[in-house]
Amino acid sequence: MPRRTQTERTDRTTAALVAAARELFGRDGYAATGIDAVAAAGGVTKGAAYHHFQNKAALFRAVFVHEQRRISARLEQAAAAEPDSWSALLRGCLTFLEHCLDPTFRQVVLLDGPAVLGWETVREIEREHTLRVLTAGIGAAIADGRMAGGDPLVRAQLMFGALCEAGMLLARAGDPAGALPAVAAEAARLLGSVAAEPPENRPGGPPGSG
Amino acid sequence: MPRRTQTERTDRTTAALVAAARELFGRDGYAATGIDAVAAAGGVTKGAAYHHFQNKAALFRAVFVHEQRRISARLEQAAAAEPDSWSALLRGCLTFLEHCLDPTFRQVVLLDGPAVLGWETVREIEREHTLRVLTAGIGAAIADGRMAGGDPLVRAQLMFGALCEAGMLLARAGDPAGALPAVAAEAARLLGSVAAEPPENRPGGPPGSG
DNA sequence: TCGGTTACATACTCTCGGTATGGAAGTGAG
DNA sequence: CTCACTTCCATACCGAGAGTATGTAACCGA
Repeated sequence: MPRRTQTERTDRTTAALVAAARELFGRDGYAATGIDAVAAAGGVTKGAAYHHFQNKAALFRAVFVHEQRRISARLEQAAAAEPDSWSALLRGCLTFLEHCLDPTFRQVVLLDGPAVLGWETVREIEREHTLRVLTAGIGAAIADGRMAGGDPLVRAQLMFGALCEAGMLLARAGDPAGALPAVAAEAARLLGSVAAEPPENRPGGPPGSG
Repeated sequence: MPRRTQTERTDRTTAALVAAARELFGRDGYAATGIDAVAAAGGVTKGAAYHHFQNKAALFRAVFVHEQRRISARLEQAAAAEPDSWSALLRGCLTFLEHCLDPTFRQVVLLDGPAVLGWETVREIEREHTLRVLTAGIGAAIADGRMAGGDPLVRAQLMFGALCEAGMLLARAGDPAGALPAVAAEAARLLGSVAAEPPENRPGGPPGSG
């Protein structure tokens, strides 16, 4: 065992714990997963877990934030590859739906998150990640005149709720990959309805108008 | 103690348990509420609770179904008072948002429900209550040509997700009653975007076009 | 009235979140 | 290097609460 610095020890242990927690929380759910099991999967014991995390919910919160970082990074990357604000928005929604095919994401973020952390905390975290990206996209679309005016954050939040439902719906479908276009089309319709009117033939303009 | 029939005993006890569970689950959340506390609040003991319900989740499920019946009945009543399918739909959405001001409803149905019962079970129950009413409303609007064609159930589910978010958003606002119109307007925009196009000046037609 | 079933209370077990304590690993000053 | 000090982590323990076993009282059907 080579000599390790304290921060290295802490980083390794917490990383192992979060990784193990992500695995178990994501597979079995928060309630059905014990701290002992997480610690064992991470190669340590309960003592280590409670040294680095105040309680079970705090460990879960770390996993939740981890998931938020993953999805928001993926969304930003997908949106950045698009030529204009509107297609970036559509692309982001599609990417979100695809991401919902990950069972761990669904269990941790969509199912357990609100119940364990509370709605307030969940949205506070999401406002710095997923919701931030979505709000920026909607704000850009509004600024470009591609979408009707309004509060971007409120609109993002409603859209986010619809997307979460769509993602769950998709994931439970018999053939998720096959069902994606249909569900995505319905989601795009929702976006299209708040598109700027009149729906002229703007280049790259909102769909659903023809 | 007058002589009671068995079904009467059962009905009274289960009703008392469900009422107490609704109170405590709604106030403190599922995880923070013990079976003993529920039983005591219902005037019985744990033995009675486990005699009538297989486990804690089954008791919660009864509360969840109870809430579903309440909201769906209220929605149907509100929609029935409207003259046409489109205004009935709008009225229903507004009524749903108002209903979200009830903390018990939010805690049981929106926060704990999915985590405790699982998404599958929750949506299965809702398909027979809230989602059924919403789907019928959307189906009627489509049939009346007030809304673009599509799968009513899928559209209802997305709309439902957006409404749940809107309801939480509303409830956490400083002045919920005051914020209701703004949030409701944004929700109506979402509906308006899937409205039938072209948006001619149909009598009682969809808003958001002016 | 009486055997059998249902409704409920009491007493118990056992899992699991959280704490207390002891020791090993790292740190910083002299 | 060394030695007091802090940080990291393991082991042993505690208490709360979900679920069970068992006993008893209330109902039911004959």
